[in-house]
Amino acid sequence: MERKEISKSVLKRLPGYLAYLKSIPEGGSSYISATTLANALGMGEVQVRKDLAMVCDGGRPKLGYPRAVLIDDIEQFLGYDNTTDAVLIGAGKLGQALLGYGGFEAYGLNILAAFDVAPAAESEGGKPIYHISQLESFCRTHKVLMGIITVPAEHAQSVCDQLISCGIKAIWTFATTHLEVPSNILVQHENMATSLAVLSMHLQAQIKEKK
Amino acid sequence: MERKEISKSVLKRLPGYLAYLKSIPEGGSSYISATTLANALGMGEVQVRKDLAMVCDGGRPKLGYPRAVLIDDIEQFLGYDNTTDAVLIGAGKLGQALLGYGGFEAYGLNILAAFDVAPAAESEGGKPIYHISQLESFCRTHKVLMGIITVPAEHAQSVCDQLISCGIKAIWTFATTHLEVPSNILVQHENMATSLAVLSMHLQAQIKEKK
DNA sequence: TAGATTGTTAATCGATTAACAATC
DNA sequence: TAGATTGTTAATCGATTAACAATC
Repeated sequence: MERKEISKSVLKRLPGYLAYLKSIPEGGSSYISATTLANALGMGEVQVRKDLAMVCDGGRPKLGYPRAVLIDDIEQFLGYDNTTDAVLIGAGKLGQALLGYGGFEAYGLNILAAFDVAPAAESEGGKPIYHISQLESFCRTHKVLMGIITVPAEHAQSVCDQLISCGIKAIWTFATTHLEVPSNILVQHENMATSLAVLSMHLQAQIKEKK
Repeated sequence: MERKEISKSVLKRLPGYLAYLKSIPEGGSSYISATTLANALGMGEVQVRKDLAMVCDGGRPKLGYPRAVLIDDIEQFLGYDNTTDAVLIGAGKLGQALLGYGGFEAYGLNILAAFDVAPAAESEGGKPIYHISQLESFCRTHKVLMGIITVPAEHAQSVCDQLISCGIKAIWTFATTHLEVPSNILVQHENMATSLAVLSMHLQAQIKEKK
């Protein structure tokens, strides 16, 4: 499968397909059609077909796509097959929850260790928590490319700068603040505030309707 | 300010403006221009201006928008001024982290209690954890409209159905599975897999470039 | 063969950006 | 007044959807 330029919107839908494909119990047909997928996920079938065309080569008319191959293709496309090492900065509540989560391995993410200014907390789920001063040497020795920021907003930018100076190329941040980075660094903002805004909006509309 | 129909894309940017506006130290000018905001957040100034036009009435040429008023308008628009009560289902690691987080109050979200099939864990941050069997009566007495799902994917749909039958109108889910709901219920999927896909993609591209 | 399904090309839709007029 | 800034109208861009041809 030759690799096409893929848009972010398509990329964001792929994990959904993957999760659904994996959730199908073994034993049924080994093929799945775009129509079936679309109905199950409440999407348009043309969209599903176009998305799949980006990552796998050809389904078969009348049958659909071979499920196992499709799973492999999406996983490979998303890079879930080769693990990415990451460090996490900020061993507060959220940080420790992510550190101990363990479910990220399925997405090819391996959090090696956490760092904090006051690493009082013990290791969480077998993962060590170090003092922030050890960050650079750790990142260099382990050639870490990804950093996860779970510190309070006011420290996020400085942590971000540190990570970049340690050679990190991609940052996943949970801090509710904008981060300024060079153009070759990717920042992915896990924005809970955004989700809450959407929910809050819906509830307001619901309440207003009732009146 | 008369309320216009607002698109989801605009809605999602509002919390960003708000966070930035609040982060500005007191004492400077009490006005802020769309240009300043745009530069600070790395966005286009026209977009900022158009977004702000949706939630507040008129800035002043040459000056910009009065900061305090703008903050109030956005908060009111997003419904951060009147608190939404919520219940959380699934008191695992992530669930407990969210329960104990405490930062959600700023977004008008108040998690009243958590529910679990095995509520062995003690109350987290002063919030009680009950057995799932008490969910319905709790929701009815407290007139809860929002539910947060942090159970494993395989139980998410059944929890979702329960929530809806308890009168919940908006669902915030962290489970990596599609939820089937009636059209008047809003599901907001906090999709970590999506974020990871974007990050993973960027790293793959970086690595390939290096070769 | 007929029909379900894929894949492609064209049309539509929405959101962003550009150009410009209005204002203090 | 001149210039920074707002707000609006038009143009562009990208993504989604619709229509249709190809295939097993």
